[in-house]
Amino acid sequence: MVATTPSLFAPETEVGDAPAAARPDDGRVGVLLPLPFDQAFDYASDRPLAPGTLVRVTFGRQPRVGVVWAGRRGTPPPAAKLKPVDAVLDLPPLSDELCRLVERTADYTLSPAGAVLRMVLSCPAGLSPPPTRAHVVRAGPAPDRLTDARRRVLDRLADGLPRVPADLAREAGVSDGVVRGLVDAGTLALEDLDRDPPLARPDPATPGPALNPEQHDAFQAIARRQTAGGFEAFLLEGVTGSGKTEVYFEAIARALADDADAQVAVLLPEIALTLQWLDRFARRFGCAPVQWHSGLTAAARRQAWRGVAEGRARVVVGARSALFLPYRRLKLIVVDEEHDPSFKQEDGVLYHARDMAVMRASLAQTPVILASATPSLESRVNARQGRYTHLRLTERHGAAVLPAVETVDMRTDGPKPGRWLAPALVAAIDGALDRGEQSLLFLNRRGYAPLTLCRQCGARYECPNCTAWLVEHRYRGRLECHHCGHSMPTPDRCFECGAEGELVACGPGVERLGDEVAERWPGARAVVLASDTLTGPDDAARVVARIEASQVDIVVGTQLITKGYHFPALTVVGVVDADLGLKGGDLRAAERTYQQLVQVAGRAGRADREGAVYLQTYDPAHPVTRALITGDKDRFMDLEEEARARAGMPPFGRLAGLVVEGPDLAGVVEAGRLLARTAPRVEGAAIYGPVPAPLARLRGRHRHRLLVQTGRDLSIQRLLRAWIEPLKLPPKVRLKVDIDPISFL
DNA sequence: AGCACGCCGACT
DNA sequence: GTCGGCGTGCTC
Repeated sequence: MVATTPSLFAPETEVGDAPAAARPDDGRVGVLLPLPFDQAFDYASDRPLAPGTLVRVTFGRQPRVGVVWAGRRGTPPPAAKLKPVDAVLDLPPLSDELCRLVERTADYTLSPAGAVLRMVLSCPAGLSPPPTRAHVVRAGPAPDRLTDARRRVLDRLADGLPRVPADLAREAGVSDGVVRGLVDAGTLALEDLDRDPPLARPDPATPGPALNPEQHDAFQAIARRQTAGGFEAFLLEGVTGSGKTEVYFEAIARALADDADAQVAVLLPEIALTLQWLDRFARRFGCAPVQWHSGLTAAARRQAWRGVAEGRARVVVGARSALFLPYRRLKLIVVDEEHDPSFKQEDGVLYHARDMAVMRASLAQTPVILASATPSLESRVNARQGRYTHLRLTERHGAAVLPAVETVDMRTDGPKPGRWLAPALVAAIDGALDRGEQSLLFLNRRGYAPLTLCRQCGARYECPNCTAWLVEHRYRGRLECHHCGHSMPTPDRCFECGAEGELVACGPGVERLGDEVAERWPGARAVVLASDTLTGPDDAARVVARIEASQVDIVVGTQLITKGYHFPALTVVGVVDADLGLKGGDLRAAERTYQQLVQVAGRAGRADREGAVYLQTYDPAHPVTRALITGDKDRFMDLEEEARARAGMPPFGRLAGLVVEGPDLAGVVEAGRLLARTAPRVEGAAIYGPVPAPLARLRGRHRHRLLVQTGRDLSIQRLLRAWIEPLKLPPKVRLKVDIDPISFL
């Protein structure tokens, strides 16, 4: 057990006990609550409380934690209605920068400020003082009867670190009776101290790897801003293996070295936060960073949140929600894989963590680094227009060269029906097996088959709650909906006509590819990697370790394998369905597919061996495929950019998606008509729809969509607020507004 | 978000 | 006669 410091802040105080203080604002304070209200509520306080102060109040009959808020006060209620602030929390106030971020995010996303605040106060357990445990400390002179056992106990405690009695007895090699005896004698005492061990402090002093000239220049540009202070956004663009991570690690080290209290936030797409990344961090900084993601245990979550709030957590790495943690002294934000669509939150407050990260950095007056091998079109445009500083890394580390990319025309050179791997790809895998190298097959589709139908009557298995087919998962023997979680055992007779043994699986998923691999290469060691074939992070780490140790010959996986890993012996990559991502048809389909394929291709030939990538496609002439073959990224993105500019699409125009949803179709249709009828007729704004959403039913609710498009010079939020706020929707119909939509389902 | 209040249908 | 459905309104 490690010694813990006493709380840095005064214990929770009853406000009533405080000495009578000046009463600015008539003894009231505004308190914003983590509930879906946009306004602060007034509470009585007999001492002034600074904005950002965390307080306990009673709201309705519920005890709540809220934040003293300067703005968003409605018409003041009569003093008689006020309840008192019950207590002030034992935590430092939220920074002004964070309070402003909450307001800006609320305004930008058209969400209530309280809903955004809820993301900040996302850890109820972290708000209370941490649990304590009795620790033994030295309290008085040595006892008269100093036995050998007693001496050993006192020797252990000579370092002054408090210990839990059982640990102390074990360390001293005595029974706990001896410790108890010393407590009774008054030599030792028991004291309740924090149960949580202190957070490790990353050491910026250990020198990092030598940077090549490009990396050095990129780091210097960031370091100049760190020295000068203030906000600057950097777009750090570098091909896979060019060492972006080392560059931002140097910037992190600089931030920590310059300021003993500095905090750094690193945002990664959830599935890119791997053991490999954490290992790299630990090698550079001598300890693990504080992690923040959905998979944390309650205790780890509480320790992380409180550590951030008290300023003890130095470097936090996490998924998008780590952006809204209550850092006290944020000095640098890093968004790695900045192009990744998973930075967009798709429920609750619909924010884009990359964009809000830039906003937070500008409010906190700190640098922000957006890193990617395939920057988003938005960031490219921001860089070219001078809002971001563009830093480029073009050299690949060591001898590694970018892999050769070939297409396989599935119309002429495809496999036999019922098979999914074309002869050219099979031959390449044969070659890799002969040379003792690894192959990877990428198919972004979980399960065995995406559709099951009856050969006899044509009936298809559809989700009862959603407009979607049930996906067969053969390992589990079930049909599952990937949208709502509905699941049933795979039946052996048709639900429609009762025919037995007539159900056929249509199309491939990764499980089915795994079967084909096992059939073709019975001697090869293969593994299927998808979010549902792994039991958890530990399982993932085990599988990855086996792949790294060349105990696997063929890896079959979903997009899980495209992020955060690199496998040194991998030389052949097969993209089983390169057209898959293009089918959605939304405005980013080509860009997203391109980025994903570049990421997959980047897995090949990382060490000293040259790699080859095979793209199986029915449309070899598609610009995405062509760009991959020629490797001319800039030209492809330039064309995308031109097309978006012509169509007035983001980032050259602004978009908002409106979804009306409800349990019955009639209400939803009516709501859609109401929106269309009341739509503002404004120069420079266009409104499309309503139409049934691609996912016309989701979790049993009907959904219709509208799309609002405006020019860049128009406030789309202002237009939407004026339109929507006065509307009275039919009962049970909800309207969701998505500013800058990424998903169009 | 919760919770109370209130107004209409099927039950001990 | 009451229990209970959820529509409406309020919470400082």
